Amino acid sequence: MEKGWGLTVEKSDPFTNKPVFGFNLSPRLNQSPGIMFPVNLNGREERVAPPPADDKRVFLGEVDFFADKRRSTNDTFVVKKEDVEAATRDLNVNTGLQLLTVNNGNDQLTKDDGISSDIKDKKAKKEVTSNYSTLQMHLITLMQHQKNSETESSLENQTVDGKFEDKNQENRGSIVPRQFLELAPGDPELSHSSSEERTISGSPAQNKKMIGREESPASEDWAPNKAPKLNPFKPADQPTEATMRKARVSVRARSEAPMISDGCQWRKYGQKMAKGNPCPRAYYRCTMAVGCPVRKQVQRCAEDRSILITTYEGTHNHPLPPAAMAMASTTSAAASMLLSGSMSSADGLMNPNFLARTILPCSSNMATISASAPFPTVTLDLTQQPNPLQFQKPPPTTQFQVPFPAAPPPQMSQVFGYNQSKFSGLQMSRDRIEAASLPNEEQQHPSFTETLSAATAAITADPNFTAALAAAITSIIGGSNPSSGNNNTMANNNSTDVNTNSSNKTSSFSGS
DNA sequence: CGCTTTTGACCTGCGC
DNA sequence: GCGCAGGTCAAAAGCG
Ligand SMILES: [Zn+2]
Repeated sequence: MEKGWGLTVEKSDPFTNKPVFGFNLSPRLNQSPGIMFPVNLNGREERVAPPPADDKRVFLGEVDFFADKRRSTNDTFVVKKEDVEAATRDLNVNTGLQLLTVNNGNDQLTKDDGISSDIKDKKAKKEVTSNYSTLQMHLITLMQHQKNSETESSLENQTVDGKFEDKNQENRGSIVPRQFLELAPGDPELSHSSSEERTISGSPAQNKKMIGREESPASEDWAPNKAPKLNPFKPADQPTEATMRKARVSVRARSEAPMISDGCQWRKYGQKMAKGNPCPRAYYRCTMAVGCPVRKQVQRCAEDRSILITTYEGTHNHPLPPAAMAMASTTSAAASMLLSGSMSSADGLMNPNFLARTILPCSSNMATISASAPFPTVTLDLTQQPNPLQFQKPPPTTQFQVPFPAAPPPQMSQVFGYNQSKFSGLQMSRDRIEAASLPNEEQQHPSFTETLSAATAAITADPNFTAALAAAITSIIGGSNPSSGNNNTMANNNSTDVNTNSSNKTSSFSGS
């Protein structure tokens, strides 16, 4: 196996010019250009033709932190708190971005790093988001920004020689996502005891030491959404939190099948007729692990029955098969986007600035972030045909549509053998990208960034849709990018413009 | 037999 | 308080 591309982003101290902080973005081997890789679609494995060999796009996969102080043991980087803080501050100043540090159980920050202890208290916890997707998103944004304001190149490439061993990958899968749910929106101080006891069922203090991680993987009680009788989840005085509690990701896709296969196992637990839609809505719950809190709703679009709307909620508490990773990541990413510490509420996302910075000139697939919905919802619309009509003025609603940013797109790559092109491609100039020896090839844990893949994978099950999607993606990603590419290119600054699509606004889920 | 689906009852929040 | 709507429960039925 050859090597893939890797990217190291390093932040130098403006004064000393010494690198003080950085990230290693290691692409997944199977998503590296030039490598044929297997894709598992609904059980049958297929090999996807590799992109052009000269494709140097970088797939932003795993993110590892390091600092100059890193005394690399084989598998651990030690990051000094000061470094992180300084770098973060600096980046923040230069880019306006809030950089979130990560403690994900991968390049574990060790006990003496100062951070882990910091994480212990709630305040810090709020700032420390352990969600790769979020980070990645920020990073990408950052890069874009950097590129634009090509100031003192604080970004430099350097070969990645450190190994990021993925020892505890398990963690990343389960722990990470779960956390943000607890970080949730609302008001950090006076954490609501109620929620705590529900999930932790112990004194909050108890697990201080392991705050960065999930205590026991099988937290069995996925408390029902509503927090039924036993535990009045929210103290009436916090209406916002009540409503913002959970983020959702809904995927719209054309499919004749009653349900897209997303790699997970689901058990139907209910079905209702939803108002305003002749088609019933089915409720499913993930059964891949006992306590998995993830649920999804499946419903056909009222306007166009051929469109299947699948809405995910929650984060899996267990490792996922590759095919399922994507979707899980999507939801995770979405949730984190909405709930992450950096922006404590959906408002954060609604912030034009943020959006502007986040937008990437890509894809016709749009992520719709809806604030009007009862739950913060990110809608990924995969139904669009690559037609020119898609660019229209956005609806007047409180929705912003953004070309899928960081998190999601990767998926496509997984399925189609492309890298998430869009990003890398445009955001970073070649020189910033450097080949790096791939640490471990084939980490079985797809990076968190692989988001949509499940969606895609799933959707791909449907031949019809497959064709459509393939076409769409081709037009988007296709090296010779066509239509979508160009107009976006610029459009991306004002994201809110770019947008979308036809027939059905997201009405079904956003509004009433 | 173990699992999933079906389906009506039940719960909860919300607006009137 | 009442009724609606979204969501969940759980017993019974269905299935391999
Ligand atoms: Zn699950």
